Amino acid sequence: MSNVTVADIARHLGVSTATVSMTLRNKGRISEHTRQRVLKAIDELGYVYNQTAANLRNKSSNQVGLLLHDITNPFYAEMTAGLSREMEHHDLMLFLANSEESAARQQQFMDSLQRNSAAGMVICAAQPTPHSFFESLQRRHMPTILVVRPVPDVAIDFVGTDNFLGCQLATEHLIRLGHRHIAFIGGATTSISRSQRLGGYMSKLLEHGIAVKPEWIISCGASRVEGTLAMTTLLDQHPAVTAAVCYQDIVALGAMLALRKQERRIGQDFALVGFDDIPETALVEPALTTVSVAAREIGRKAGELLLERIAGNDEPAKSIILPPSLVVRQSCGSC
Amino acid sequence: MSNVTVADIARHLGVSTATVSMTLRNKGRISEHTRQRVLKAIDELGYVYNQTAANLRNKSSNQVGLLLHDITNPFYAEMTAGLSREMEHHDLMLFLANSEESAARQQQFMDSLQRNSAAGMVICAAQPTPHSFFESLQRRHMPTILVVRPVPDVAIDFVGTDNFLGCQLATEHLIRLGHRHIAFIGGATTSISRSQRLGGYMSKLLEHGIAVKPEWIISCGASRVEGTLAMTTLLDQHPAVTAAVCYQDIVALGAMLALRKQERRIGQDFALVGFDDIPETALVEPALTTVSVAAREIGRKAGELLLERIAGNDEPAKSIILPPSLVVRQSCGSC
DNA sequence: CAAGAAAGATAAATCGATTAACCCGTTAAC
DNA sequence: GTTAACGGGTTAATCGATTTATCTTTCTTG
Repeated sequence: MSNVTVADIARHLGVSTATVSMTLRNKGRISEHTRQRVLKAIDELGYVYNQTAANLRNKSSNQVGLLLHDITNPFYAEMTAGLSREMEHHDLMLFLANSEESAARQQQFMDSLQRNSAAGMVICAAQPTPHSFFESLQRRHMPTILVVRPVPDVAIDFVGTDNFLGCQLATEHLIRLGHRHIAFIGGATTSISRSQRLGGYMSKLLEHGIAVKPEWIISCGASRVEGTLAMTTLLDQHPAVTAAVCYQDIVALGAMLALRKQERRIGQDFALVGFDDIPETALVEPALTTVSVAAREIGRKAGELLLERIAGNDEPAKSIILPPSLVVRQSCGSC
Repeated sequence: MSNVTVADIARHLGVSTATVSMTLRNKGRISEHTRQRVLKAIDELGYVYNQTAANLRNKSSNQVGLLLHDITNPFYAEMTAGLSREMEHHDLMLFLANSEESAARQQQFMDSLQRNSAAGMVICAAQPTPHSFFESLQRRHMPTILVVRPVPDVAIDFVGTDNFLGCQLATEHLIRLGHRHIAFIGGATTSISRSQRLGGYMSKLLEHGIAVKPEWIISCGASRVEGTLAMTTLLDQHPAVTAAVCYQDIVALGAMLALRKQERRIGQDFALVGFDDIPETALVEPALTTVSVAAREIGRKAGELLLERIAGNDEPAKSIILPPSLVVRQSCGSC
């Protein structure tokens, strides 16, 4: 119970607490002899540094928060691993919270972070997040990095991927393979990422003189089931479609089920491209061609940027957009 | 920068800090009139409670740690979500660390938790963890819950699943379907969970008078690739085998690839059972029959138990073993 | 009406580490 | 021989919230 404190060490050696503290932090002037005695005593008495006390005194903190909307999504789990690693390298503790798309839980976590005087945070906001939330973020003096899901009209650092380019790659790939009837499936209509990806898709169609058919653009939630439903609807109503760009791998995986049920051979009768490159895309039959966005790298970069901000870098907010790349597998029959 | 403190509130109202603090904590005797004035001032001045200061004074903490060896494993991501939720309900902050099976990183996190005086922790230890680590855990006065991976000869609370029973269910299922040549694939030979699962497998064979063939028991790491390799080896050397119990879903998914390459139809020529029930098992073709261990529930229970311990419950260490259940899908051809 | 009880509020110590401002010998410099 | 510089330490205030002991008032009650 009764923990050893600097005062205990000091008393034990007959020196002042200042001497002990300065030894600990390598500050001020301490003779080598005293230094050794202090270190020895620390070891012998089993002293454990109390960050809480130090943080209070210094008005500092070694803790940052990570707010996600779904940690069970492999993409975010991967990103979390990247961030976690980066934080560890710098001796920062990482608070985790899973909003599960609830704005209320998100707000609650934010408040907790404030109360615990976190040094900063990384956040991928829940889908129905009021704009006021971001405004209040800016007002608070806590360094914040947005990830993956961009937010418009807000001067906060962002790390994500180039959605537009990613979908251009996917679409271009399908067009090169000869497809002209290409659908776009997935994403919430309110999502910015979706409009960016959709933009990439449409721009490529346009570039190749292919008309954009709004009825071939279907929105749906981020789950396999919804992907299946969306694809079923599409096949029913527009059998002419021969390929689809999916907003997410998860949706693509669901769509595969629908295709199979309708006896459309994926890679032969129908070409499918996903987005995210989550591990299972490599495993399904046929393996899914997808746009890779380096989740771990997003986490790492976000951590790096956050550290800079915590260190005091106050340049204007910037966006770090990591380049996506197309991972060609079998779902388009190209190989 | 300069944050509002209880002293500021007190000064602003011409009362003492004690009054403000007591209002905040609903302690002592404060008149309704004063209470209202304090609350109003708190709101007006934008006061933010400083947990750090309170924790220091109270020698308490509202922070707990979660140490995993692989957050990107869907099973653990799911468990994390369960724990995170439970912690949130009780206003505890969750520190996350990902050891990636490194004992060094694990130790480092432990030390950080101590320095930050965490109230407790949940840990799924890295595979090569020295026994001394657990002994030191016991010496520290920090409530600790082990999850998923059991550790022998250590009096620390544990929450996990019944590995033995789980594999009995899987094996029984295969035997019922008429299989007699059943292999066991996966797991590290040093793993306790594995020996438990293996025990379930062997006990069922024995019960049905089927000889245990050591050469049909193959160990491998927790990845798809290793699963593929293991199954390939097995098929090459022992073509008589018609079914396999896999140590993990991930390994089973890898094994499916090998089966497909060898033109063995899963569910017809070969039956496969996994363990964990991660989301993708429902999606692959054919869907994988597997043992479900309710990852989220393990996280929730671990959180519940941890809270009890933090609250002071000092009963002897106990183990909470959640019952697994068999989720029958198509990979054994039973339906 | 006096004495005791209860209500409402406060002063000051406390948690543990940090650090600015000092202090006191020694030694170097002019 | 006086001053300045410096090495090695110490004192005490500080961070912000909490709480115990204490002090007034005000209210009961015999």
